[in-house]
Amino acid sequence: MITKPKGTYDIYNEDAKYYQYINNVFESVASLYNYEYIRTPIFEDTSLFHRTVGETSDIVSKETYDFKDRGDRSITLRPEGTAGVVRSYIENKMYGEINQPKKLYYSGTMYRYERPQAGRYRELSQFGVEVLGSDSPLIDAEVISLAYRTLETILGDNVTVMINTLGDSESRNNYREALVKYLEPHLNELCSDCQNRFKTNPLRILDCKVDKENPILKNAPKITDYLNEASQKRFDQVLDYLRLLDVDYEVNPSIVRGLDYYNHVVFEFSLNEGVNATSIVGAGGRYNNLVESLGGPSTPAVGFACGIDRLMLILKEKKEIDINPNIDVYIMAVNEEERTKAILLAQDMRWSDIKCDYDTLDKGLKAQFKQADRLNARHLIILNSEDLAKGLITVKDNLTHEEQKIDEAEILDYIISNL
RNA sequence: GCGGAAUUGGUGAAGUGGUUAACACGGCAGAUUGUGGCUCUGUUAUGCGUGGGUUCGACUCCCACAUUUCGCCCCA
Repeated sequence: MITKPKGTYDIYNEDAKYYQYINNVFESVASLYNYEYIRTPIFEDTSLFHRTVGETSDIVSKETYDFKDRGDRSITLRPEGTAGVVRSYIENKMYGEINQPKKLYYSGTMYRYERPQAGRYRELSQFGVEVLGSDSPLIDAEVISLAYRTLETILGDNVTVMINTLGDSESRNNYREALVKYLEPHLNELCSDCQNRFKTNPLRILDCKVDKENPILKNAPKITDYLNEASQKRFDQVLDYLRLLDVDYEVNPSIVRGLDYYNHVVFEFSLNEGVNATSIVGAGGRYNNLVESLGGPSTPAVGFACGIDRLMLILKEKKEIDINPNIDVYIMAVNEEERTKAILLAQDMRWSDIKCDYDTLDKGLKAQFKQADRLNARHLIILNSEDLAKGLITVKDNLTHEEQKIDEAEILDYIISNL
């Protein structure tokens, strides 16, 4: 038997309902905020991701799906959504369009060559937005509140925005220097992972789980001490707007995110009641330098992405949406004449917005009744050759258990008025 | 990439180196000769993740691999 590739899974039955529910909520919220749908390729030129993410990180060195196509082109399956959207923005010269800023949303699958765990797959689904062309704190607040309201709708009042600022490039670089200088003499007092991080990404040491209680980290210099006035002011403004919009947030200086292209506001969406160790369901931030570094005009931008797979797991535990099957009408027919009538009747009903079904497995009448129960059919239509000859159709209301014969011409009206 | 655990029918699962793999749910058929949801009866894995090995004999022991899962790394 051929089995699914490692780290993938099939979405069907109840999972499909959860998946569609999450996507529907997000799409309708994004639309209300006047964001437009964008779909970019699932695979892109390898260098797109290498340039956005940085050559040295683990992400590029071992966590992407890279391959050569038949034309010997170097291709990478997208590991995240931002790079493709930014590439499209530049390539299609969206910065020249009349409507600015460009407010875009997407939803789709991403690919990461990781060791799978619960809620963490090699093929994963994310939804997210990117806003290009505005540096305003208004947009920062809008993006955060859009995500927050979406998650609130899906998960209930269980989400907090963990937020921090990295300041502008000047602030960030000053802070980084100060942090490195402070940590260097204490290096051997940190865990071995942190000693590696010191070389690759010192800011991430602040986010270490092992050294969380270490006084060395607790006394480390804070980004807030290195923000220049303009950076501090715009961060305060974002927070003001969030309060105004009633978004539940918490400033957390250890939020630094992995990538270099972030500046100013960065944030994560965290569950108040953790389901397991991984309580972060989404993240994002401002990336004012990315468009330019990919060859576009200098363009400020901000965005977020949320992991749908993890949301599905949480929703399933809470069992908040109705996943029981149900149909309006189940049509029963046994002989050839009745079955022919059944498919015609079904077509008429379906195109009158009546959800209906009938047996196609040549089952007996008893089995058809059982099937109708399984499907939670509201009405049963029991076709009968004798009645058909008189132009009558037997309908049984499955709530009242009343059965009656209706004139064939009135059957649609009867069903519609009794749903 | 590193370490731990798991893998028995459609589902939930018991099980022992010895010959026919419990039990339950579900499915199918019948009792009820074309009106179900209750009840009763019958039936439902030539096979115990895959491939090797040990043995007179393995689902049961050993090895490898695959997948799942928990943690580390990483998290765009």
